[in-house]
Amino acid sequence: MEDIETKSPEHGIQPRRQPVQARSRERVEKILDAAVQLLIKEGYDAVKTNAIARQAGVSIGSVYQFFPNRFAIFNALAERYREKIALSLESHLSISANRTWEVALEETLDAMAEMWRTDWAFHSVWLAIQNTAELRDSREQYRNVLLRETLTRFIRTLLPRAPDAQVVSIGRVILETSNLMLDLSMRGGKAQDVMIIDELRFLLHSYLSAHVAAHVQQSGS
Amino acid sequence: MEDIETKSPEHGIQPRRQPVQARSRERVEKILDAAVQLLIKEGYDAVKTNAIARQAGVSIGSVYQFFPNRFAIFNALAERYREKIALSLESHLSISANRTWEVALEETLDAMAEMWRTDWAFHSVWLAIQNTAELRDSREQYRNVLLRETLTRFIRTLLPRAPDAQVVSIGRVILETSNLMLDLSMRGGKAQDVMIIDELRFLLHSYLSAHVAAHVQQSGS
Amino acid sequence: MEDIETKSPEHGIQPRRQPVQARSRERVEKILDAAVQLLIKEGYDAVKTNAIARQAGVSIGSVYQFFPNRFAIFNALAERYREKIALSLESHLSISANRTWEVALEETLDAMAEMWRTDWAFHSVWLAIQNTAELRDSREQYRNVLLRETLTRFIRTLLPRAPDAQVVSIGRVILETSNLMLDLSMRGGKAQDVMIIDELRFLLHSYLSAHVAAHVQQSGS
Amino acid sequence: MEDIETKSPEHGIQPRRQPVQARSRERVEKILDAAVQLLIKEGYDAVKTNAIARQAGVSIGSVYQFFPNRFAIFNALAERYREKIALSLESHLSISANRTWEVALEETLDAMAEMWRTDWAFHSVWLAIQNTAELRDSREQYRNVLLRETLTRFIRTLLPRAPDAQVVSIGRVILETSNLMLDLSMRGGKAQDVMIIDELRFLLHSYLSAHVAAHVQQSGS
DNA sequence: TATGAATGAGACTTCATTCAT
DNA sequence: TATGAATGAAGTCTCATTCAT
Repeated sequence: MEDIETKSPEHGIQPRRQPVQARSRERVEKILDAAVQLLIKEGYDAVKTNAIARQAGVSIGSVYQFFPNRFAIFNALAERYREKIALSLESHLSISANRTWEVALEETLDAMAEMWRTDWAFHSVWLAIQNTAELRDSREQYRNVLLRETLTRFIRTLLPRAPDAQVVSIGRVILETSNLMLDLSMRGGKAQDVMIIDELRFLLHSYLSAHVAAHVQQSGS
Repeated sequence: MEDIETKSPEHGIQPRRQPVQARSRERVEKILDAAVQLLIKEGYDAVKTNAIARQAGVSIGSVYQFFPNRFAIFNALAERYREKIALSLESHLSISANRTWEVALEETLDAMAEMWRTDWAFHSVWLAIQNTAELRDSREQYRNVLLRETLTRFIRTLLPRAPDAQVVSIGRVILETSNLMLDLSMRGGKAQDVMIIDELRFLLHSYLSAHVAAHVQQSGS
Repeated sequence: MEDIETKSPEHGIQPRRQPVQARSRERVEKILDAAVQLLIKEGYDAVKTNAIARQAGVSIGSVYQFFPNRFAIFNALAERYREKIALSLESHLSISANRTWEVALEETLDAMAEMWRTDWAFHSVWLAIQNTAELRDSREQYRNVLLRETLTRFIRTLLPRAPDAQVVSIGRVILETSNLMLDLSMRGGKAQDVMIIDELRFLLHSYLSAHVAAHVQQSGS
Repeated sequence: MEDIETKSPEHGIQPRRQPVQARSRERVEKILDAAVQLLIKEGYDAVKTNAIARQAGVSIGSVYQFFPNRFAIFNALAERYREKIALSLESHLSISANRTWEVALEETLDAMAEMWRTDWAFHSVWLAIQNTAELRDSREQYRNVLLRETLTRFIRTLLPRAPDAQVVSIGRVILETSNLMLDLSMRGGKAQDVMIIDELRFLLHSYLSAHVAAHVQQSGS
């Protein structure tokens, strides 16, 4: 039982073949772009393999040359953006002598909000991925990577003596909450959306402050 | 554009007619129960209209007598639980002379965690609804009701002089965050799940505390 | 390895649902007739599910209501004729006081030749079944039934003291040889075809005679 | 009508061009070997043109350089073995002063059984060819050649005064029966398989003996 | 001549929904 | 009102063959 998943894609969601030649890479790009176009213009359910091929001006056979199924395309789309996010996080979330965690957090959230707000394609893709049951594992895995490689390091700096498990939980909370609220911030009107982001800032700030305070107190005693 | 929705259910997702006779009401219950059974036993994608009818021991025609389409069934399922939640919130989230907001919040979260943890059917249905794009509007609408009728009242008590819009935003944050993390708390192992709930408590508590503090300070000055 | 089979039909080749109502039975007949028509008029590879549905004036959905896949249709076609053959064999292959085995054999072969010669549809279907790898098991099973239930009894009468295994082998030889040569007898011109049947008669007669002679001699000694 | 064939290969099934250069001949061999490998290791349906090319370490384009289509490859495979069989028949089926027809027949059958039993590749190919509707004509033609060039000569020696047509029919019976039962002898268990071959021997021997006897009697009168 | 990426017709199958009985 | 057989649009994916490089 455990979850909702079904029709396990028979071939997994990994690309079938990495395009090596320039022309192939171009082709793959065309396919992915077409998928995004469709997603934006016609919605999630319009993103069918044949439609993608048509939109990309490519034969359906070509699509299947690179992707074993629909979901692999979504996944590739996801990767496109995941990298962007990971890099952004990596660069903004660092703490140093003349950079407090408050500043780091603030800047990170600004960067994220920027991505969410300015790149409509990104936002569409993101929601679609969220909505695709077949990508759940892939999603989960990605988050775990982000968690392990970036977030825990950040939190560990703030709470040097906290148990590992707690650091992970806190990271998870921050990650999921941010993701959720960034999505949320795209649904209401302009004014409300800005507010949501403000609240997110406030939320994370108070949450971490409280943890830091508790940590100091507990350690000091 | 706005979102991912597609195939907007031609007939909406409201029941076709309220079953008035006892026998009809029974029938509807059987259908909904069948849907839940399938959801639990065989997963989201096994919940097909014909399968529901079979499982319910009812003809497919009868199903369409009461529900205009698949999604209306999911929606009815949602309603079943929404009511339960609304009542629980209503009763726990009240503040009085001998009941601080901290206690109210604590108890509310306990009650929610209890529901999520003990009622597996509830959890399955909840996830399914989350996963059904066609129910997005319905979902949104429900949350707005909860927000308006229960949460804002609670927050207003804490922050008597905050602008309305902010009260709504805060309510929204609490609502979504709780929902998210309760879901999240069903995915990992037992130990991790408890931790997530603890973090949720801590998160909301620090968030509200900070708001209260800021409010007092700002108002007092 | 072992054989040639592949793409194991995911649902087996048994009918999905036995048509109970008269109208359904009619429908199934229409589908099977359509398949035969196509087979005769356009050849084996033209017998696609959609083509059958079209030819039968029935929706493709109806076809899949009764048959899980292409091969189940072929199989149903096979059953149609298998019964006919089994009955014919049963009735002609009996030996009694005033009916020698030679007469029984002669009449059986006449009956078979008649079927092969007069029913062109039968012949087409028979060849098609022979050509369908997915039906190999079904074919084999059917032959074993014929063998066990009819042929061995016949041979046992002729060779009362032969070991079981040999009786089976002889039966098999007769079965397969007859089948083969009946098919063969449809390929050349009219004159040659009659001759082939004559040779089949002669072949089986001398084969069995020799076995009988050897048996008597061996037992008598 | 006549048969089941469909999609008549647009280009026939003859090789596109005879490889003259050594390198080309090598290439063709590699392709054919690859086809056999696939047939044996993965079964009939795995023998797809691209798979063959891959297995042969040759581009798909090269395959089409030599063979106009899939079936031409199977046909070439058939030729490989047909030659072998023809030679074997030719050498074993000769009658001379100190070599009765009984001995010749016996030895021929032994040789054939040996081929079928020891060369698994041969057996696979043989079955595949049997299963490929598109090769029916080619198959038929080959058999006619065998019949005309080898078998009728053998039978003519036994039945000097039989009409031509009958000699052909008898030859045909022997050819087809042998082929069938050799195939049959690869399907059951070891013990049963040997028995089938024994029965084949007995069958052909009694068949020909009876013909010889009838011939002598008829001619002598 | 060799290559192999690209093509695309078309096969099979599902399942939400309708409607005659 | 209940039934459930019938519908058919639509989707995914394969693989023999071509053809530009």
